[in-house]
Amino acid sequence: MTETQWHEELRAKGYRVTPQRQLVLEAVKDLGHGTPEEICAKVRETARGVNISTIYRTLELLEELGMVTHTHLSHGAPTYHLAAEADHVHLVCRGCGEVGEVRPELAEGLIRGLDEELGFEADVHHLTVFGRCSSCR
Amino acid sequence: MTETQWHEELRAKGYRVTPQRQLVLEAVKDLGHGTPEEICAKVRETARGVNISTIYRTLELLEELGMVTHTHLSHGAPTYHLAAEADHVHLVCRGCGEVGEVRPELAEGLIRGLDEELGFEADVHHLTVFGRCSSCR
DNA sequence: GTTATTGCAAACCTTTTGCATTCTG
DNA sequence: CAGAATGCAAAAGGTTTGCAATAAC
Repeated sequence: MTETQWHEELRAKGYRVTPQRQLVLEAVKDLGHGTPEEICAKVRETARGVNISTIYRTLELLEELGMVTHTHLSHGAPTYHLAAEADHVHLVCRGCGEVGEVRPELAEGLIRGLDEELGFEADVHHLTVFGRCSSCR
Repeated sequence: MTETQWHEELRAKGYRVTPQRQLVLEAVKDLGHGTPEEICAKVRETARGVNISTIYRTLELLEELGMVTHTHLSHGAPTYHLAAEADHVHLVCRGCGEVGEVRPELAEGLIRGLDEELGFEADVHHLTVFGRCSSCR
């Protein structure tokens, strides 16, 4: 999605293009993965005054527009990332806390099984697997 | 694990067997799935005075002992369940919020793939798949 | 009797909300 | 200019902590 495209999509739905919204999207893009707090910090590198509540409201909006998604990689805070780059499965090591990614094909069997057996349409983008990485087991 | 067994395990580690601890474990068992708040409510059906902080401390202890585990099924509160009965994959429907379970064999391909390709030892007990159930898609 | 555990209250952290002000279209 | 979006402050969850009183062993 180009910059112009999502500006138009915002306007088409009666939303407005603001510097804050552009900065939040930029921050998510740059960080790859980020909690609201981390995204806020990143945004503030460029624009000092931005409030954390704006970050929350913007993430909610971007998620509604389908531009970002989130998963729960750890105990507290959700982690946001670009929906376009979400085509992977998250791995979280309970030993070192390291977060990794793998190609989604590995989950194909699970996805197909859920669909065939239960008619459940699984969302790979939100799939997070907890366990222990090779160095920690 | 029998009742006597875990009482002995508690004592062996210098912990004490208290009515509150027994009630929390009972509540988790009865509820199947439960947030700390729900578990607290269940416990209070039997013993009125039990404090929420005791629930949190007890869940932490039971988790350390390997008797319960938790996952994040939704935004806010974590969900606890018996580790012994955790042999299933959680399903969460983003349409109706319904929480389901399926046999873990469906995830076998994924588990094996992660192991063979990355040496990552996945924990099926914490696997939660988000998506849409048959009635909501 | 010793000391782990509890209840209570207050602190803490993250997220949400109400409202006056500011800025986009 | 109309009204959407922001910043601010306060409220609202959910969770943790310090401490005196209580209860397990």
